[in-house]
Amino acid sequence: MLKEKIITKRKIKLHENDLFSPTKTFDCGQCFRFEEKGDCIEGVVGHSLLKVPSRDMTGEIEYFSDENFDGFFDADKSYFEMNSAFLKKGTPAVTDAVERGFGIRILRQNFTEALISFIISQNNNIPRIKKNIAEISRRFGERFEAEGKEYFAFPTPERLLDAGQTGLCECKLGFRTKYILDASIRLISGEICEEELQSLSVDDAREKLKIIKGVGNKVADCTLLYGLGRLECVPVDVWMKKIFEKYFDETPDLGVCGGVLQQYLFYNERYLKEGKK
DNA sequence: CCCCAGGTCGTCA
DNA sequence: TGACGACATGGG
Repeated sequence: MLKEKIITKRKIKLHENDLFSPTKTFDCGQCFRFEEKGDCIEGVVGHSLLKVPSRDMTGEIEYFSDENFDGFFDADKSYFEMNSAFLKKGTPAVTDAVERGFGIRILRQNFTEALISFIISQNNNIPRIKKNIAEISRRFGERFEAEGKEYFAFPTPERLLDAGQTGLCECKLGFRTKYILDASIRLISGEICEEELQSLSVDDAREKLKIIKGVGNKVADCTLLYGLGRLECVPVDVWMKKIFEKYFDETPDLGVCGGVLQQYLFYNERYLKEGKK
């Protein structure tokens, strides 16, 4: 029997002066399951549809869902205060990035979904990453309905392992298939466990995640930052390498909330390149 | 047919 | 340690 899902309008208070920009937040490369639909951005989180009006919001976040997602938006942190700390670093590159990126929030995503998604992201481009993730969800995720349409949760490790080589290869995951299976096995056995990782230092947690085949520093740091809320993690990909070379004399230490600043720098650089809003 | 994409692995000095 | 090609797939 299906439980009726009632989509209701919800609001979360942010710190005074805090800004939330849905367009920036959902298009800055941290998540892959959200799309603009009319005047909202919508996507699946857990087993729910989440809709957010596209307009920027100050002091609060308004969204539509059958579930409470206050934690997802990282609402209790003051990004305004973080930005003040970043601006004290004073370099022009940091100032530009903070001004351009203000409104981005690091989403507190599901751990398994973040891990598998960023395994898929390696040597891949964003449109295709989104396609791959949509396809494994459609084929192996739990189906649910919202507002008369069907949606799919992100698949569990059990379902991914069931899918096997054959099922996953049909999703055009290529060489990443074996990595996803390895991750699934270690998640199911408990060798890799969210609670344990949370109790470890970032360095120990990173090394633990790197036990998984196909997980190196970058995927591990993305998992820690987006899937475990470790804001001090700074994933360094080809973009960040270029940014460091272009704007800094030596590899900078971005500080305790370096992951946020990294996101601003990444967003700003993509903005400059693609000339998008 | 080339190159590249939010990397990582295996191999060889 | 560090350099270097391979890896699946699809778009430009």
